[in-house]
Amino acid sequence: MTVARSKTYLFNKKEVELARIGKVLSHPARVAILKILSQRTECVCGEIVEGLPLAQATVSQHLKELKSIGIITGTIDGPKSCYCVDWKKLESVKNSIDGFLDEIKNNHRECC
Amino acid sequence: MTVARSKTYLFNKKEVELARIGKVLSHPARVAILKILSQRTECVCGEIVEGLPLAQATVSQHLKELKSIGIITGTIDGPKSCYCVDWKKLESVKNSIDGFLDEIKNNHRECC
DNA sequence: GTATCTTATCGTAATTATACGATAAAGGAA
DNA sequence: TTCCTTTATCGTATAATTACGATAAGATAC
Repeated sequence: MTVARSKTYLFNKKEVELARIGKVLSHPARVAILKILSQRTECVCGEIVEGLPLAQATVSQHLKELKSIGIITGTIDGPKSCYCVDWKKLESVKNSIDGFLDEIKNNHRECC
Repeated sequence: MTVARSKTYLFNKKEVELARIGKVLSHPARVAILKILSQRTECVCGEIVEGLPLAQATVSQHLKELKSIGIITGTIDGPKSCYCVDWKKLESVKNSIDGFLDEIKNNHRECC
């Protein structure tokens, strides 16, 4: 009968890229993780878990999502894992979002 | 056994708000719709459907998502529906995103 | 060696999102 | 009136996300 196959491949690169960014930011835990990381010099995984109302396995999954677009990095430090914001990538993410929204805004016209 | 109940209520208002915005922008079709609307003075639903590789019912669903955060408006115009970008809301959405990212950036410090 | 600590991954359950056909509702045209 | 157009919603199938316990793997301590 009906399917629900993703049609992402039918959209252009810019739209897909922006949607990807949106998706990573689409969960409060991931937003919270970014904030926590920005407030600490020490970014040990365990501390992130402590700062969130979620199980360790769940937090680990969210960290993986954030890493998938490069907005944070994770390095192994002995038995621990140290996570940090990738400032350069964060800037480019911001530019992608702003670039799109500004492009939209430039077309501003009254309607209906 | 294990559950998967949403824990959104355990996060603060700002985090939830930003995640909500991210979610609405997290599908290429919705990004594309915003772009299409910004390029037209006529915003009739049927034209949006024509511009997308998706069925009418699916597009209608995406339009509903965009309306849910007020970033577009939909008004009935005879048998047709006219959709438009809400520029004021778009601006406030941009401010929410930028505000968060700038707050993060202000904490910039080296780590690990 | 063993024990402990830390974190990634696996397995799995529940939830939510995506997609479309079918249909309903409402307006306009004949 | 009847027919056609347009779009929202319903029903439903599939897919993806979210969440957590359990476990594995790697490092350190003993």
